[in-house]
Amino acid sequence: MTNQDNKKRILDIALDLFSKHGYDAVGVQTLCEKAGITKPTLYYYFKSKEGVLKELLNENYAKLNGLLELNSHYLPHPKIYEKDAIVTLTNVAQTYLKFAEKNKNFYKMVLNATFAPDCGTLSKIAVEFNTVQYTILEKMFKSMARIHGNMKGAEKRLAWTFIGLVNTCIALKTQESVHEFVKQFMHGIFS
Amino acid sequence: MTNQDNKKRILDIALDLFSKHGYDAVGVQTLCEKAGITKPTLYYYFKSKEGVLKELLNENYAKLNGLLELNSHYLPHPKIYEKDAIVTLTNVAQTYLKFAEKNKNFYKMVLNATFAPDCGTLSKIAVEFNTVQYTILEKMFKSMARIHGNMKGAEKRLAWTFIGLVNTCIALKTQESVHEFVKQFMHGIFS
DNA sequence: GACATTATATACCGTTCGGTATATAATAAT
DNA sequence: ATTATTATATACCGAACGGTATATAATGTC
Repeated sequence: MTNQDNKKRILDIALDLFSKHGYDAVGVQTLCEKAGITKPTLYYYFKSKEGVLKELLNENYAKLNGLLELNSHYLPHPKIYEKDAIVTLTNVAQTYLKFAEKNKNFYKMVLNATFAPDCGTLSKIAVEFNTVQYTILEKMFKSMARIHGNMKGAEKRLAWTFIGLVNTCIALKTQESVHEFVKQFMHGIFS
Repeated sequence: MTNQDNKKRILDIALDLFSKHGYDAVGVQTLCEKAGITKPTLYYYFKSKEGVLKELLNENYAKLNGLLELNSHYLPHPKIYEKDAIVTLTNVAQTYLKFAEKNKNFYKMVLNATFAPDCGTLSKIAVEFNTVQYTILEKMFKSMARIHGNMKGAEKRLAWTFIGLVNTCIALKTQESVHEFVKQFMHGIFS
């Protein structure tokens, strides 16, 4: 038989509802009705409501963190010192923005999860995925600090403020280009 | 009789539980047990569970936004051009940090609310309060842009990225001083 | 002391919660 | 054709949900 259509639909609807109303606010019953199935069907594919959330996050975070891993490699270019960093940073920022654009509902959940209550279900599952992201970015800034000595020691702050900036950029949905944000990040508010 | 002790206690416990587990994840029953009262007592002081949340947010956001209103006045000082802005910004950043330190649980809710699902209860109540904050900061940057012309047109971006930076600073709880963050905001990552 | 008001508890409401025991279709393998 | 496996539904579980009808203390007012 191998009809995975229903499983796929459950995940799709769950992403939509969880991102709009929050994980706790969505009941299994509602989820099933919107997906056009009954509860036993859901519990056939997932072992619990939390299982649905876990698979949802696993699937999508894998995509995002995979893209980041690919696009965060810093290549030092001593001849254009102070200009090689902005290339990498813009690249990473654009990776985020494109992904967020293509996966709006999921990225809403990412942002939500980042600032969710510590003891909440969402937070507990998402923490490790978000940690991976910070690790990737910190690694990138550590590479940069080897060339740009004035960054040394500030890698953690840079990773955090950079992702903060990117998320602000995503939340704002402004007309301004990513480049304006990255420029501000690199050269300050008088740039 | 006028015993407002229980009302106060309900609000205190609610802040603690909501910030730790999330509004939806906390039942009225649990809330009452932890507060050492029964449900009718809660419903004597508040008309609903949502009413508790509303009063909680009203009370605390009023404090925060009041402090911001007081501490965000930019005084141009042409003689030390490019140095008067950092004073105001550091002042605002420190206002946030002190408040967040003194009201840890509430500020957790602020951060949570900022990125909460649009259709969620928390988001719907908190939006207007957060809008007030952005308005205050935007006004501040507009004052600055009158003196520092290169800021003109970027006020909105500046307000958002600044509050983003402050929240990152709060979330990080780093050893580094606020000043490092504000310096980075002003002069970029090579500063 | 009588009476209204304030503040609290017992016991309960219907509804929804996450989850399941059981039955039955539909397909795949033999 | 028979049997195992996959995929679905009906009907139900006890517990928790948000909220309330009703009774009763405690206090302030006259």
